[in-house]
Amino acid sequence: MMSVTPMYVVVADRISAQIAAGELRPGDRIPGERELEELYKISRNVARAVISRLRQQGLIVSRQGKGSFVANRDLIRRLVRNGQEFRPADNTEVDQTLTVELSEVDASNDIAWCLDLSLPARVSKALMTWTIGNEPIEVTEHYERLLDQPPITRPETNPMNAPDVIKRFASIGTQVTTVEEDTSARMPTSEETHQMAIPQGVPVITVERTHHAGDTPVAISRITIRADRVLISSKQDISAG
Amino acid sequence: MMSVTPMYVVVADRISAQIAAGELRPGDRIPGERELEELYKISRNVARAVISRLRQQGLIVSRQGKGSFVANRDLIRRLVRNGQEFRPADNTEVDQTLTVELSEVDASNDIAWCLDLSLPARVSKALMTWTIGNEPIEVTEHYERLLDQPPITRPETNPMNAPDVIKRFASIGTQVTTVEEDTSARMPTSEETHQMAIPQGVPVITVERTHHAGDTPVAISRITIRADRVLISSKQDISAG
DNA sequence: TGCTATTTGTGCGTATGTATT
DNA sequence: AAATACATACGCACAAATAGC
Repeated sequence: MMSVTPMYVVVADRISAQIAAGELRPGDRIPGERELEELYKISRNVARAVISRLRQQGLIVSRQGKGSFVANRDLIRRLVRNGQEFRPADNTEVDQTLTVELSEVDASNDIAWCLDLSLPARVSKALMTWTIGNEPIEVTEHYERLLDQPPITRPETNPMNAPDVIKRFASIGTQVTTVEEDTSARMPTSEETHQMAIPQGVPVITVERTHHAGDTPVAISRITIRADRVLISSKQDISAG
Repeated sequence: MMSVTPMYVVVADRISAQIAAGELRPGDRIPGERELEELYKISRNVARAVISRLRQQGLIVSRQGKGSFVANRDLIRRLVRNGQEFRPADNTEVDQTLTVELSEVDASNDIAWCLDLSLPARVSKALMTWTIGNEPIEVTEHYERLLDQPPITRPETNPMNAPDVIKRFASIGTQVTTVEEDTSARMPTSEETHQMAIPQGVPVITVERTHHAGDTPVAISRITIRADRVLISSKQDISAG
Protein backbone atom coordinates (compact mmCIF):
# COMPACT_ATOMS: atom_id res chain seq x y z
CA MET A 1 0.00 0.00 0.00
CA MET A 2 3.04 2.24 -0.12
CA SER A 3 1.81 5.06 -2.29
CA VAL A 4 4.85 6.97 -3.41
CA THR A 5 4.35 10.56 -4.43
CA PRO A 6 5.90 11.19 -7.86
CA MET A 7 8.95 13.40 -7.93
CA TYR A 8 7.36 16.00 -10.18
CA VAL A 9 4.56 16.40 -7.65
CA VAL A 10 6.99 16.64 -4.74
CA VAL A 11 9.09 19.31 -6.41
CA ALA A 12 6.11 21.23 -7.77
CA ASP A 13 4.43 21.26 -4.38
CA ARG A 14 7.62 22.47 -2.76
CA ILE A 15 7.82 25.41 -5.15
CA SER A 16 4.10 25.94 -4.72
CA ALA A 17 4.63 26.17 -0.97
CA GLN A 18 7.37 28.76 -1.51
CA ILE A 19 4.95 30.82 -3.56
CA ALA A 20 2.21 30.46 -0.95
CA ALA A 21 4.65 31.44 1.80
CA GLY A 22 5.66 34.57 -0.06
CA GLU A 23 9.26 33.46 -0.50
CA LEU A 24 8.59 33.67 -4.21
CA ARG A 25 6.53 36.70 -5.11
CA PRO A 26 4.55 37.56 -8.26
CA GLY A 27 6.97 38.33 -11.08
CA ASP A 28 9.85 36.43 -9.49
CA ARG A 29 11.65 33.93 -11.66
CA ILE A 30 11.59 30.32 -10.55
CA PRO A 31 14.51 27.95 -11.21
CA GLY A 32 14.83 26.95 -14.87
CA GLU A 33 14.67 23.44 -16.24
CA ARG A 34 18.43 22.87 -16.02
CA GLU A 35 18.56 24.31 -12.52
CA LEU A 36 15.74 22.03 -11.39
CA GLU A 37 17.64 19.07 -12.84
CA GLU A 38 20.63 19.85 -10.66
CA LEU A 39 18.75 21.05 -7.58
CA TYR A 40 16.58 17.98 -7.25
CA LYS A 41 18.62 15.42 -9.24
CA ILE A 42 15.86 14.82 -11.73
CA SER A 43 15.81 14.42 -15.49
CA ARG A 44 14.93 17.10 -17.98
CA ASN A 45 11.48 15.70 -18.65
CA VAL A 46 10.62 15.59 -14.97
CA ALA A 47 11.78 19.17 -14.60
CA ARG A 48 9.46 20.04 -17.46
CA ALA A 49 6.65 18.14 -15.72
CA VAL A 50 7.21 20.22 -12.60
CA ILE A 51 6.94 23.45 -14.56
CA SER A 52 3.99 22.13 -16.53
CA ARG A 53 2.15 21.28 -13.31
CA LEU A 54 2.76 24.71 -11.81
CA ARG A 55 1.62 26.33 -15.05
CA GLN A 56 -1.50 24.25 -15.05
CA GLN A 57 -2.26 25.34 -11.51
CA GLY A 58 -2.04 28.90 -12.69
CA LEU A 59 0.86 29.61 -10.37
CA ILE A 60 3.45 30.48 -13.00
CA VAL A 61 3.68 31.64 -16.57
CA SER A 62 6.54 30.57 -18.86
CA ARG A 63 8.18 32.67 -21.54
CA GLN A 64 10.39 31.08 -24.13
CA GLY A 65 13.95 32.29 -23.87
CA LYS A 66 13.36 33.99 -20.52
CA GLY A 67 12.13 31.56 -17.91
CA SER A 68 9.10 30.87 -15.75
CA PHE A 69 7.71 33.52 -13.46
CA VAL A 70 5.29 33.55 -10.58
CA ALA A 71 1.90 34.55 -11.96
CA ASN A 72 0.23 37.78 -11.08
CA ARG A 73 -3.53 37.69 -10.68
CA ASP A 74 -3.90 41.32 -11.55
CA LEU A 75 -7.57 41.58 -10.75
CA ILE A 76 -9.77 44.30 -12.13
CA ARG A 77 -12.65 44.53 -9.76
CA ARG A 78 -16.07 44.70 -11.31
CA LEU A 79 -19.41 45.30 -9.78
CA VAL A 80 -22.61 43.44 -10.43
CA ARG A 81 -25.82 44.84 -9.06
CA ASN A 82 -29.05 42.94 -8.74
CA GLY A 83 -27.76 40.24 -11.03
CA GLN A 84 -28.29 42.59 -13.92
CA GLU A 85 -25.88 45.40 -14.30
CA PHE A 86 -22.20 44.70 -14.69
CA ARG A 87 -20.02 47.72 -14.56
CA PRO A 88 -16.34 48.30 -13.94
CA ALA A 89 -15.26 49.72 -10.63
CA ASP A 90 -12.03 51.17 -9.26
CA ASN A 91 -10.34 51.05 -12.63
CA THR A 92 -11.23 54.27 -14.33
CA GLU A 93 -7.58 54.96 -14.97
CA VAL A 94 -6.92 52.09 -17.36
CA ASP A 95 -7.99 52.54 -20.95
CA GLN A 96 -10.92 50.39 -21.89
CA THR A 97 -12.18 49.73 -25.36
CA LEU A 98 -15.30 47.98 -26.47
CA THR A 99 -15.70 46.62 -29.97
CA VAL A 100 -19.09 45.61 -31.27
CA GLU A 101 -19.89 43.58 -34.38
CA LEU A 102 -23.52 43.42 -35.37
CA SER A 103 -24.99 40.93 -37.80
CA GLU A 104 -28.07 38.96 -38.68
CA VAL A 105 -27.44 35.27 -38.89
CA ASP A 106 -29.15 31.90 -39.09
CA ALA A 107 -29.77 30.57 -35.62
CA SER A 108 -27.76 27.55 -34.63
CA ASN A 109 -29.53 24.56 -33.15
CA ASP A 110 -28.32 25.65 -29.78
CA ILE A 111 -29.48 29.24 -29.99
CA ALA A 112 -32.77 28.26 -31.58
CA TRP A 113 -33.43 25.95 -28.67
CA CYS A 114 -32.57 28.63 -26.11
CA LEU A 115 -34.77 31.23 -27.84
CA ASP A 116 -37.51 28.67 -28.43
CA LEU A 117 -37.45 29.10 -32.21
CA SER A 118 -38.11 26.47 -34.85
CA LEU A 119 -35.46 26.16 -37.51
CA PRO A 120 -34.67 27.68 -39.86
CA ALA A 121 -34.76 31.06 -38.15
CA ARG A 122 -32.93 34.34 -38.37
CA VAL A 123 -31.66 36.12 -35.29
CA SER A 124 -29.74 39.29 -34.66
CA LYS A 125 -26.30 38.74 -33.23
CA ALA A 126 -23.91 41.05 -31.42
CA LEU A 127 -20.34 40.03 -30.75
CA MET A 128 -18.83 42.29 -28.14
CA THR A 129 -15.28 42.32 -26.95
CA TRP A 130 -14.23 44.30 -23.94
CA THR A 131 -10.55 45.08 -23.97
CA ILE A 132 -8.59 46.63 -21.17
CA GLY A 133 -5.04 47.74 -21.73
CA ASN A 134 -4.78 45.83 -25.03
CA GLU A 135 -5.92 42.63 -23.33
CA PRO A 136 -9.27 41.15 -24.27
CA ILE A 137 -10.93 40.49 -20.95
CA GLU A 138 -14.45 39.56 -21.82
CA VAL A 139 -16.29 38.34 -24.89
CA THR A 140 -20.06 38.40 -25.16
CA GLU A 141 -22.23 36.75 -27.78
CA HIS A 142 -25.66 38.29 -27.63
CA TYR A 143 -28.59 36.93 -29.62
CA GLU A 144 -32.04 38.43 -29.96
CA ARG A 145 -35.25 37.43 -31.61
CA LEU A 146 -35.89 39.55 -34.65
CA LEU A 147 -38.48 42.04 -33.51
CA ASP A 148 -38.73 45.68 -34.42
CA GLN A 149 -36.43 46.87 -31.73
CA PRO A 150 -33.72 49.36 -32.51
CA PRO A 151 -30.34 47.78 -33.18
CA ILE A 152 -27.71 47.45 -30.51
CA THR A 153 -25.61 50.54 -30.89
CA ARG A 154 -24.31 51.64 -27.57
CA PRO A 155 -20.62 50.90 -27.51
CA GLU A 156 -20.17 53.39 -24.70
CA THR A 157 -22.04 51.14 -22.28
CA ASN A 158 -21.06 47.72 -21.08
CA PRO A 159 -22.70 45.01 -23.13
CA MET A 160 -23.28 42.89 -20.07
CA ASN A 161 -25.83 45.36 -18.79
CA ALA A 162 -29.16 43.66 -18.80
CA PRO A 163 -30.88 47.01 -18.11
CA ASP A 164 -29.91 48.18 -21.60
CA VAL A 165 -31.54 45.18 -23.17
CA ILE A 166 -34.63 45.58 -21.04
CA LYS A 167 -34.97 49.26 -21.91
CA ARG A 168 -34.55 48.65 -25.60
CA PHE A 169 -37.25 46.02 -25.60
CA ALA A 170 -39.47 48.22 -23.46
CA SER A 171 -39.14 51.02 -26.02
CA ILE A 172 -40.87 48.83 -28.59
CA GLY A 173 -43.54 47.66 -26.24
CA THR A 174 -42.04 44.35 -25.20
CA GLN A 175 -41.74 44.08 -21.45
CA VAL A 176 -38.96 41.80 -20.24
CA THR A 177 -40.40 40.10 -17.17
CA THR A 178 -37.63 37.79 -15.96
CA VAL A 179 -33.91 37.49 -16.33
CA GLU A 180 -32.29 34.14 -15.68
CA GLU A 181 -28.58 33.71 -15.15
CA ASP A 182 -26.39 30.64 -15.06
CA THR A 183 -22.86 31.19 -13.84
CA SER A 184 -20.13 28.59 -14.14
CA ALA A 185 -16.44 28.19 -14.87
CA ARG A 186 -14.41 25.99 -17.16
CA MET A 187 -11.09 25.85 -18.94
CA PRO A 188 -10.98 27.90 -22.12
CA THR A 189 -11.19 26.23 -25.51
CA SER A 190 -8.23 26.35 -27.87
CA GLU A 191 -9.98 29.10 -29.77
CA GLU A 192 -10.63 31.19 -26.68
CA THR A 193 -7.09 30.68 -25.49
CA HIS A 194 -5.93 32.10 -28.79
CA GLN A 195 -8.47 34.91 -29.07
CA MET A 196 -8.09 36.21 -25.54
CA ALA A 197 -4.41 35.28 -25.13
CA ILE A 198 -5.17 33.34 -21.98
CA PRO A 199 -2.17 31.71 -20.31
CA GLN A 200 -2.27 28.12 -19.16
CA GLY A 201 -3.95 27.43 -15.86
CA VAL A 202 -6.44 30.27 -16.14
CA PRO A 203 -10.12 29.32 -16.30
CA VAL A 204 -12.92 31.40 -17.74
CA ILE A 205 -16.10 32.36 -15.95
CA THR A 206 -19.18 31.92 -18.09
CA VAL A 207 -22.47 33.67 -17.60
CA GLU A 208 -25.49 32.73 -19.66
CA ARG A 209 -28.24 35.27 -19.29
CA THR A 210 -31.67 34.72 -20.73
CA HIS A 211 -34.27 37.47 -20.99
CA HIS A 212 -37.88 36.39 -20.98
CA ALA A 213 -40.94 38.36 -21.98
CA GLY A 214 -43.64 36.33 -20.32
CA ASP A 215 -43.02 32.76 -21.37
CA THR A 216 -41.04 33.52 -24.50
CA PRO A 217 -37.30 34.02 -24.39
CA VAL A 218 -36.39 37.11 -26.37
CA ALA A 219 -32.66 37.52 -25.87
CA ILE A 220 -29.72 35.52 -24.68
CA SER A 221 -26.23 36.67 -23.71
CA ARG A 222 -23.26 34.37 -23.42
CA ILE A 223 -20.52 36.07 -21.52
CA THR A 224 -17.03 34.67 -21.24
CA ILE A 225 -14.65 36.28 -18.78
CA ARG A 226 -10.97 35.74 -18.01
CA ALA A 227 -10.92 34.61 -14.40
CA ASP A 228 -7.45 35.97 -13.66
CA ARG A 229 -8.41 39.54 -14.48
CA VAL A 230 -11.97 39.98 -13.44
CA LEU A 231 -13.66 39.54 -10.11
CA ILE A 232 -17.42 39.64 -9.95
CA SER A 233 -18.37 41.64 -6.92
CA SER A 234 -21.72 42.45 -5.42
CA LYS A 235 -22.97 44.33 -2.41
CA GLN A 236 -26.38 44.06 -0.92
CA ASP A 237 -28.10 45.97 1.81
CA ILE A 238 -30.12 43.95 4.30
CA SER A 239 -33.34 45.42 5.54
CA ALA A 240 -34.01 44.85 9.22
CA GLY A 241 -36.92 42.74 10.27
CA MET B 1 8.42 34.01 -39.06
CA MET B 2 6.98 30.64 -40.07
CA SER B 3 4.75 29.83 -37.14
CA VAL B 4 4.10 26.10 -37.34
CA THR B 5 1.40 24.65 -35.16
CA PRO B 6 2.87 21.88 -33.01
CA MET B 7 1.70 18.35 -33.74
CA TYR B 8 0.30 17.84 -30.26
CA VAL B 9 -1.90 20.89 -30.72
CA VAL B 10 -3.04 19.77 -34.16
CA VAL B 11 -3.99 16.30 -32.97
CA ALA B 12 -5.56 17.52 -29.73
CA ASP B 13 -7.65 20.09 -31.57
CA ARG B 14 -8.79 17.46 -34.03
CA ILE B 15 -10.03 15.25 -31.23
CA SER B 16 -11.47 18.29 -29.50
CA ALA B 17 -13.44 19.04 -32.66
CA GLN B 18 -14.76 15.48 -32.70
CA ILE B 19 -15.97 15.93 -29.14
CA ALA B 20 -17.57 19.28 -29.95
CA ALA B 21 -19.27 17.77 -33.01
CA GLY B 22 -20.73 14.99 -30.94
CA GLU B 23 -18.82 12.25 -32.79
CA LEU B 24 -17.28 11.43 -29.45
CA ARG B 25 -19.79 11.55 -26.65
CA PRO B 26 -19.34 11.77 -22.88
CA GLY B 27 -18.06 8.44 -21.58
CA ASP B 28 -16.65 7.37 -24.94
CA ARG B 29 -13.09 6.15 -25.00
CA ILE B 30 -10.65 8.12 -27.12
CA PRO B 31 -7.69 6.46 -28.89
CA GLY B 32 -4.96 5.37 -26.48
CA GLU B 33 -1.38 6.53 -26.51
CA ARG B 34 -0.17 3.68 -28.71
CA GLU B 35 -3.09 4.15 -31.08
CA LEU B 36 -2.37 7.85 -31.41
CA GLU B 37 1.26 6.98 -32.23
CA GLU B 38 0.14 4.91 -35.18
CA LEU B 39 -2.81 7.03 -36.27
CA TYR B 40 -0.83 10.25 -36.52
CA LYS B 41 2.72 8.92 -36.84
CA ILE B 42 3.88 10.63 -33.70
CA SER B 43 6.08 9.57 -30.81
CA ARG B 44 4.86 8.33 -27.48
CA ASN B 45 5.64 11.58 -25.70
CA VAL B 46 3.73 13.61 -28.24
CA ALA B 47 0.77 11.27 -27.90
CA ARG B 48 0.99 11.85 -24.16
CA ALA B 49 1.13 15.61 -24.77
CA VAL B 50 -2.05 15.35 -26.81
CA ILE B 51 -3.84 13.55 -24.01
CA SER B 52 -2.38 15.89 -21.43
CA ARG B 53 -3.69 18.88 -23.34
CA LEU B 54 -7.17 17.47 -23.65
CA ARG B 55 -7.14 16.61 -19.95
CA GLN B 56 -6.07 20.11 -19.11
CA GLN B 57 -8.92 21.52 -21.16
CA GLY B 58 -11.27 19.43 -19.07
CA LEU B 59 -12.42 17.48 -22.13
CA ILE B 60 -11.26 14.03 -21.03
CA VAL B 61 -10.35 12.10 -17.92
CA SER B 62 -7.72 9.35 -17.93
CA ARG B 63 -7.73 6.15 -15.90
CA GLN B 64 -4.62 4.09 -15.52
CA GLY B 65 -5.03 0.68 -17.08
CA LYS B 66 -8.23 1.62 -18.90
CA GLY B 67 -7.79 4.60 -21.16
CA SER B 68 -8.98 8.15 -21.57
CA PHE B 69 -12.65 9.01 -21.77
CA VAL B 70 -14.65 12.04 -22.80
CA ALA B 71 -15.50 13.97 -19.65
CA ASN B 72 -18.99 14.29 -18.38
CA ARG B 73 -19.94 17.62 -16.89
CA ASP B 74 -22.62 16.15 -14.74
CA LEU B 75 -24.04 19.39 -13.48
CA ILE B 76 -26.10 19.64 -10.37
CA ARG B 77 -28.08 22.79 -10.74
CA ARG B 78 -28.22 25.05 -7.76
CA LEU B 79 -30.16 28.19 -7.14
CA VAL B 80 -28.94 31.42 -5.72
CA ARG B 81 -31.47 34.02 -4.71
CA ASN B 82 -30.67 37.65 -4.02
CA GLY B 83 -27.00 36.87 -3.77
CA GLN B 84 -27.67 35.35 -0.36
CA GLU B 85 -29.39 32.06 -0.28
CA PHE B 86 -27.86 29.09 -2.02
CA ARG B 87 -30.00 26.04 -2.17
CA PRO B 88 -29.95 22.90 -4.28
CA ALA B 89 -32.53 22.51 -7.00
CA ASP B 90 -33.73 19.65 -9.18
CA ASN B 91 -31.60 17.13 -7.36
CA THR B 92 -33.67 15.96 -4.46
CA GLU B 93 -33.14 12.37 -5.51
CA VAL B 94 -29.40 12.18 -4.93
CA ASP B 95 -28.19 11.66 -1.40
CA GLN B 96 -26.58 14.70 0.07
CA THR B 97 -24.56 14.85 3.23
CA LEU B 98 -23.22 17.84 5.06
CA THR B 99 -20.43 17.56 7.57
CA VAL B 100 -19.67 20.39 9.93
CA GLU B 101 -16.62 20.85 12.12
CA LEU B 102 -16.77 23.62 14.66
CA SER B 103 -13.79 25.08 16.46
CA GLU B 104 -12.39 28.19 18.04
CA VAL B 105 -9.04 29.15 16.61
CA ASP B 106 -6.48 31.91 16.47
CA ALA B 107 -7.22 34.19 13.56
CA SER B 108 -4.72 34.10 10.74
CA ASN B 109 -3.34 37.37 9.43
CA ASP B 110 -5.63 37.05 6.48
CA ILE B 111 -8.81 36.43 8.46
CA ALA B 112 -7.92 39.05 11.02
CA TRP B 113 -7.58 41.58 8.23
CA CYS B 114 -10.90 40.61 6.70
CA LEU B 115 -12.71 40.78 10.04
CA ASP B 116 -10.86 43.96 11.00
CA LEU B 117 -9.33 42.45 14.14
CA SER B 118 -5.96 43.18 15.66
CA LEU B 119 -3.80 40.17 16.35
CA PRO B 120 -3.75 38.07 18.37
CA ALA B 121 -7.46 37.32 18.21
CA ARG B 122 -9.71 34.33 18.60
CA VAL B 123 -12.45 33.56 16.11
CA SER B 124 -15.01 30.84 15.74
CA LYS B 125 -14.51 28.66 12.73
CA ALA B 126 -16.81 26.30 10.89
CA LEU B 127 -15.51 23.96 8.23
CA MET B 128 -18.39 22.65 6.20
CA THR B 129 -18.23 20.05 3.47
CA TRP B 130 -21.17 19.36 1.23
CA THR B 131 -20.99 15.93 -0.30
CA ILE B 132 -23.26 14.56 -2.97
CA GLY B 133 -23.11 10.90 -3.87
CA ASN B 134 -19.81 10.41 -2.03
CA GLU B 135 -18.24 13.27 -3.93
CA PRO B 136 -17.25 16.42 -2.04
CA ILE B 137 -18.72 19.22 -4.10
CA GLU B 138 -18.28 22.26 -1.98
CA VAL B 139 -16.13 23.27 0.96
CA THR B 140 -16.87 26.32 3.07
CA GLU B 141 -14.67 27.95 5.67
CA HIS B 142 -16.77 30.22 7.78
CA TYR B 143 -15.29 32.60 10.36
CA GLU B 144 -17.13 34.75 12.86
CA ARG B 145 -16.16 37.30 15.39
CA LEU B 146 -16.58 35.91 18.87
CA LEU B 147 -19.79 37.43 20.09
CA ASP B 148 -22.46 35.84 22.18
CA GLN B 149 -24.27 34.25 19.30
CA PRO B 150 -25.31 30.63 19.48
CA PRO B 151 -22.87 28.29 17.76
CA ILE B 152 -23.35 27.17 14.21
CA THR B 153 -25.29 23.93 14.54
CA ARG B 154 -27.59 23.50 11.65
CA PRO B 155 -26.29 20.68 9.54
CA GLU B 156 -29.69 20.26 7.94
CA THR B 157 -29.43 23.58 6.13
CA ASN B 158 -26.92 24.63 3.56
CA PRO B 159 -24.02 26.49 5.13
CA MET B 160 -23.87 28.92 2.24
CA ASN B 161 -27.12 30.47 3.30
CA ALA B 162 -26.42 33.98 4.35
CA PRO B 163 -29.94 34.27 5.84
CA ASP B 164 -28.98 31.79 8.53
CA VAL B 165 -26.02 33.87 9.55
CA ILE B 166 -28.10 37.04 9.50
CA LYS B 167 -30.83 35.48 11.63
CA ARG B 168 -28.39 34.13 14.16
CA PHE B 169 -26.76 37.51 14.58
CA ALA B 170 -30.15 39.17 14.73
CA SER B 171 -31.14 36.83 17.57
CA ILE B 172 -28.42 38.33 19.72
CA GLY B 173 -29.18 41.88 18.77
CA THR B 174 -26.58 42.35 16.04
CA GLN B 175 -28.17 43.51 12.82
CA VAL B 176 -26.26 42.52 9.68
CA THR B 177 -26.67 45.48 7.36
CA THR B 178 -24.74 44.54 4.24
CA VAL B 179 -23.49 41.39 2.57
CA GLU B 180 -20.65 41.64 0.11
CA GLU B 181 -19.76 38.87 -2.28
CA ASP B 182 -16.75 38.36 -4.50
CA THR B 183 -17.05 35.58 -7.03
CA SER B 184 -14.12 34.26 -9.04
CA ALA B 185 -12.61 31.06 -10.42
CA ARG B 186 -9.18 29.48 -10.37
CA MET B 187 -7.47 26.14 -10.66
CA PRO B 188 -7.58 24.09 -7.46
CA THR B 189 -4.53 23.81 -5.26
CA SER B 190 -2.81 20.47 -4.82
CA GLU B 191 -4.56 20.13 -1.49
CA GLU B 192 -7.99 20.85 -2.91
CA THR B 193 -7.39 18.49 -5.78
CA HIS B 194 -6.68 15.79 -3.25
CA GLN B 195 -9.45 16.66 -0.79
CA MET B 196 -12.23 17.00 -3.33
CA ALA B 197 -10.85 14.45 -5.80
CA ILE B 198 -10.97 16.99 -8.60
CA PRO B 199 -9.79 15.72 -11.99
CA GLN B 200 -7.38 17.71 -14.11
CA GLY B 201 -8.83 20.54 -16.12
CA VAL B 202 -11.59 21.35 -13.67
CA PRO B 203 -11.50 24.79 -12.04
CA VAL B 204 -13.14 25.78 -8.80
CA ILE B 205 -15.51 28.66 -8.31
CA THR B 206 -14.74 30.72 -5.23
CA VAL B 207 -17.17 32.91 -3.37
CA GLU B 208 -16.01 35.15 -0.57
CA ARG B 209 -18.93 36.53 1.37
CA THR B 210 -18.51 39.16 4.03
CA HIS B 211 -21.25 40.10 6.46
CA HIS B 212 -21.12 43.61 7.86
CA ALA B 213 -22.94 45.03 10.85
CA GLY B 214 -22.63 48.71 10.17
CA ASP B 215 -18.97 49.32 9.47
CA THR B 216 -17.63 46.26 11.25
CA PRO B 217 -17.29 42.94 9.46
CA VAL B 218 -18.72 40.21 11.67
CA ALA B 219 -18.51 37.07 9.58
CA ILE B 220 -16.79 35.83 6.47
CA SER B 221 -17.48 32.73 4.39
CA ARG B 222 -15.04 31.30 1.90
CA ILE B 223 -16.83 28.93 -0.38
CA THR B 224 -15.03 26.67 -2.83
CA ILE B 225 -17.09 24.85 -5.43
CA ARG B 226 -16.23 22.25 -8.06
CA ALA B 227 -17.07 23.91 -11.34
CA ASP B 228 -17.83 20.67 -13.18
CA ARG B 229 -20.61 19.71 -10.81
CA VAL B 230 -22.27 22.88 -9.73
CA LEU B 231 -23.93 25.62 -11.72
CA ILE B 232 -24.91 28.80 -9.94
CA SER B 233 -28.29 29.80 -11.20
CA SER B 234 -30.45 32.79 -10.45
CA LYS B 235 -33.79 34.10 -11.60
CA GLN B 236 -35.02 37.59 -11.18
CA ASP B 237 -38.35 39.20 -11.86
CA ILE B 238 -38.30 42.60 -13.53
CA SER B 239 -40.82 45.15 -12.45
CA ALA B 240 -42.29 47.21 -15.24
CA GLY B 241 -41.72 50.93 -15.40
C1' DT C 1 -6.49 -17.52 -7.15
C1' DG C 2 -2.89 -16.55 -10.27
C1' DC C 3 -1.38 -15.21 -14.80
C1' DT C 4 -1.21 -12.35 -18.79
C1' DA C 5 -2.16 -8.61 -21.92
C1' DT C 6 -3.38 -3.88 -22.21
C1' DT C 7 -3.13 0.90 -20.90
C1' DT C 8 -1.75 4.80 -18.53
C1' DG C 9 1.82 6.74 -15.11
C1' DT C 10 6.50 7.86 -14.13
C1' DG C 11 11.08 8.58 -15.42
C1' DC C 12 15.60 8.82 -18.15
C1' DG C 13 18.42 10.31 -22.15
C1' DT C 14 18.93 12.88 -26.25
C1' DA C 15 18.42 16.11 -30.24
C1' DT C 16 16.81 20.16 -32.46
C1' DG C 17 14.02 24.49 -32.95
C1' DT C 18 13.06 29.18 -31.49
C1' DA C 19 12.80 33.31 -28.66
C1' DT C 20 15.40 36.31 -25.68
C1' DT C 21 19.28 38.62 -23.95
C1' DA D 1 27.45 36.08 -32.75
C1' DA D 2 26.97 33.56 -28.66
C1' DA D 3 24.78 32.02 -24.54
C1' DT D 4 20.59 30.95 -22.19
C1' DA D 5 16.03 29.05 -21.66
C1' DC D 6 11.89 27.17 -22.98
C1' DA D 7 9.31 24.34 -26.89
C1' DT D 8 8.93 20.38 -29.61
C1' DA D 9 10.03 15.77 -30.58
C1' DC D 10 11.97 10.88 -30.69
C1' DG D 11 13.01 6.50 -28.26
C1' DC D 12 13.23 3.61 -24.31
C1' DA D 13 12.27 1.21 -19.70
C1' DC D 14 9.69 -0.03 -15.86
C1' DA D 15 5.71 0.64 -12.46
C1' DA D 16 0.91 0.38 -11.45
C1' DA D 17 -3.91 -0.30 -12.39
C1' DT D 18 -7.32 -2.79 -14.97
C1' DA D 19 -9.63 -6.54 -17.24
C1' DG D 20 -10.09 -11.07 -18.95
C1' DC D 21 -8.93 -15.79 -18.66
